[in-house]
Amino acid sequence: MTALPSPRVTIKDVAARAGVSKGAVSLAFNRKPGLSEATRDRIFAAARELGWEPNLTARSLSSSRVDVVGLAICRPARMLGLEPFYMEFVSGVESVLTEHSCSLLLRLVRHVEEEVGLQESWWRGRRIGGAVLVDFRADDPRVAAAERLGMPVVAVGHPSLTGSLTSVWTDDATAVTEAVRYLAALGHRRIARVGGAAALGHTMMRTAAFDAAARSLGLAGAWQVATDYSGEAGARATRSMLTAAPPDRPTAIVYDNDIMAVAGLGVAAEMGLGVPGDVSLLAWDDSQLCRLTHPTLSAMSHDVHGFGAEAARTLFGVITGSGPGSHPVPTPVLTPRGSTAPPRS
Amino acid sequence: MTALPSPRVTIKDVAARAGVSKGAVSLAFNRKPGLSEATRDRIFAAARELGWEPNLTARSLSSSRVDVVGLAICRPARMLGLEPFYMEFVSGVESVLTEHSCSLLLRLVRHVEEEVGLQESWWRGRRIGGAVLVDFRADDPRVAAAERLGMPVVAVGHPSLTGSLTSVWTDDATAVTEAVRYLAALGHRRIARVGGAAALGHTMMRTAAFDAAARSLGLAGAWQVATDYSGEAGARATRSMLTAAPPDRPTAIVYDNDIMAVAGLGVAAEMGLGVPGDVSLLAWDDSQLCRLTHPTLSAMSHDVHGFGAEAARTLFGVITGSGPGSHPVPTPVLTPRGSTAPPRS
DNA sequence: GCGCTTTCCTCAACCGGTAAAGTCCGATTC
DNA sequence: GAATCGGACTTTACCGGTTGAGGAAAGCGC
Repeated sequence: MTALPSPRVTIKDVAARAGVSKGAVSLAFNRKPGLSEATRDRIFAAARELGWEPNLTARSLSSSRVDVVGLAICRPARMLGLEPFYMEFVSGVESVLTEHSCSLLLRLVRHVEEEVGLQESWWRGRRIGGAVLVDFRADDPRVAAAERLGMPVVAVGHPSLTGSLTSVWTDDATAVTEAVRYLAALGHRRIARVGGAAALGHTMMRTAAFDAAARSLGLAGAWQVATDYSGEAGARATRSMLTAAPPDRPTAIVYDNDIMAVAGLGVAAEMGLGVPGDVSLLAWDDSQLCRLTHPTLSAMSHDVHGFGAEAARTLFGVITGSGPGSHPVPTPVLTPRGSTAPPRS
Repeated sequence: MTALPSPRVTIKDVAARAGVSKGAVSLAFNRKPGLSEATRDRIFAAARELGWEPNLTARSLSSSRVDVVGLAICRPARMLGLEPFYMEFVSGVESVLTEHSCSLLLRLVRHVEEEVGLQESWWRGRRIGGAVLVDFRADDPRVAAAERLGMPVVAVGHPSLTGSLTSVWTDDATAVTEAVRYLAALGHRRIARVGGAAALGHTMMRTAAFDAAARSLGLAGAWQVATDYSGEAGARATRSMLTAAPPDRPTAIVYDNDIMAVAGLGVAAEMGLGVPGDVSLLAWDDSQLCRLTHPTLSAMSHDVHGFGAEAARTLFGVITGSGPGSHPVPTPVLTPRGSTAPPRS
């Protein structure tokens, strides 16, 4: 396609065609008062005839408001594709942005440091009007960076991690506790957990909550490991747990995402262990994947799409200076399916 | 966070601090000749001290070049999260964009019509400098739209679908043929296929290729159905295929993505059929998911990340007016794993 | 010492909008 | 009949860069 530089039509052309000034066209297109119905119509007609739409670059330069929101995701590409969480989250964010005719600038980064640099550069370069920050870790450098820049931001993470930033989060501690209580109520005494990335704040909170719940229920061995969230890591972790001799072997395993639970299911099958007969598995997030396996996977279920939407709504609140401020979204709830049952003996 | 409107530093401040004119600063930051080493250094030092980065909005307004690329994806949110393909593709696109300090504008849309409107609006509004178009269908309206707008575009799809647009594609027909030949070579005579969305061009091509391959091999019943790519649809399709009485029941099923193959695996287990003993399953795309199940899934495997990267590279070629033009990327190759074997009897 | 390049940098006109101040005019008000 | 007012636009000054046309100073050949 030869990109012939078609004589691009501008506001001036529209103004000329409608027989008015640029200013009038601007007023019309921003739905501001001060124009007669007739003129407004004439302007719109002229614009339609010329196929004109306001140049958003020029608009945001002069009005110094940017209708783009940034989101940087920091996980290896391999893992991302498999993590239903992100795409669903992104689609939730999108759904709200679209309502405000706002767009999402997406970037995959390798480290938090890279993300800090990117966000700063986006903001300094006036490319975004705000950002959604995800995957907080302890002492996350993005907290200070966002404050220093004065950039409107919504932090997806527990307030204990996100400092003064407006945040939106799920109550993971409560959810973990519910998961453990449920398995204990089924009769499990040896419950293990295959966690996510150790550096992430919500992993740390889940780990602590798991320990606390196990202790308070007097459970013998609360065995936890951290992974990188990948299916392979989940498989490895499961394999090492299930190769323990029966008295030590966990009879139930909680996973930090769906993929690892699916991998765990594969490992159990590979080892000839029945699910849920020999071992119960409990997934986390509850994407459609949990309903596709056999047995289907019980899961801690939450509305990830809605989570993303709520994050976006909150960000708009921050940008406009109104809005709800920090708040939790609904806690994941237990959705029992075919992979959890009382232990055999 | 109170977004106090920090007195934003501009090129003028930097110029003043370095004791030069705006123009000099511009030259320095665009690495253009005409400045002494010393002055250049002074300018960079001043910029660093003030924490200034050029306002990209202003830059793209005056230079009328936009370093943002658009990508609209048209699938229901539910499905997207589960489709490893997209995230991997996006991450491939990203990897190349990043090299060119370019960003990706992402949007999820519901219909092609919505996408046409969106792309047009993005382009007219000077928000993007080009776009990656995916999921072509027959007589896709985006072909005409892109031509009409003169928008630089790379079409991800077979040239028979993408008209005059520069395109990048995988040779699905050959891959399908290889899949069928492989299964036939194992001894399968009743091979079925669970396809993707019927409206999509590549689905149509795969369907035709599947028919042709089966015919040329003299296979009895080449049973194919179209789905919406969701795991649930894959499960339904598989269930209806496997409930056929043994002489009619397929002994091998080819899927159009990984998720449906996983779902198929679940259905087989649910029906008490062994994989690959009673039925062989062959997935498509080969995300990590295929190695997590038990048995592991044989798949038509390709480098989706690389596919995305190649699409992005080609788009840059179109934008700069140079570059390779339309070309295929490597054909998916068969990767046998645990889910395919000769039929039992 | 004079013209002629080169090198390095300034100036001012854009890019395509927005927004605040200004103009014009017919309708009220006193 | 002058003063006031509000509606409907127009003018004009930006927004923060880029860009091409100069211009001053230094270097060079003769």
